[in-house]
Amino acid sequence: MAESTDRLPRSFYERPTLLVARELIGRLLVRVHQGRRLSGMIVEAEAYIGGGDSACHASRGRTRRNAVMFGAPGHAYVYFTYGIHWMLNVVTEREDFPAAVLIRALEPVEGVEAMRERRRGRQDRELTSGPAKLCAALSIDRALNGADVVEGEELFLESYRNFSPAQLERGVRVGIDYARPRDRKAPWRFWLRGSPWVSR
DNA sequence: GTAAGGATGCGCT
DNA sequence: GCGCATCCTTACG
Repeated sequence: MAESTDRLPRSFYERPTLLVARELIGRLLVRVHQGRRLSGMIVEAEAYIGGGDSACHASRGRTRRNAVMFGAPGHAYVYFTYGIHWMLNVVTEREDFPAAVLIRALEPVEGVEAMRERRRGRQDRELTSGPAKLCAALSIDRALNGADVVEGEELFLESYRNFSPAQLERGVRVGIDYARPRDRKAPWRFWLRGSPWVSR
């Protein structure tokens, strides 16, 4: 399969969030840390779309925490939760419309040794098969909140691989029991069919 | 100022 | 499968 190292342009993110979430599957997430590349192919992602989506952090308006989601597309929204975990999203759509895609799982590609180091004691399968696991493996935390993934040099995305619609699966989002039934049922999670790196 | 809860992961049963 | 870790953010007073 052909691979590409082209970085995704701003226009990739400035589109409907569901489209971006689906097309993020197969892209390479690259983290440059201590002078070396740590990367993984995105195999699972979820869309969080606007103030009307009760599962989206922006549903209760703009706060200091979620402000990045209200900004320009192509930026990282990194937040802390459960007292322990960091999560990575990429901001989508136009400025002032709060939406983002949560990166839920990666297939490790570059820097696997460094990931094992940071995830000591875990099986390879556990390196990046969850939104908080991948942040730990790639050394992603609040320092990267607001980072520009189009122009920046610490965190960015490359085209990498393309999959056909038949290779993708779609279903409900994970961990949003607090949301309204209608939003809980929305099939806004996408993943690569059969990938052992998908979460859960 | 204070309390409640979270877009999860881990370890133990 | 279940409980807990652990602290940031928010909401309310």
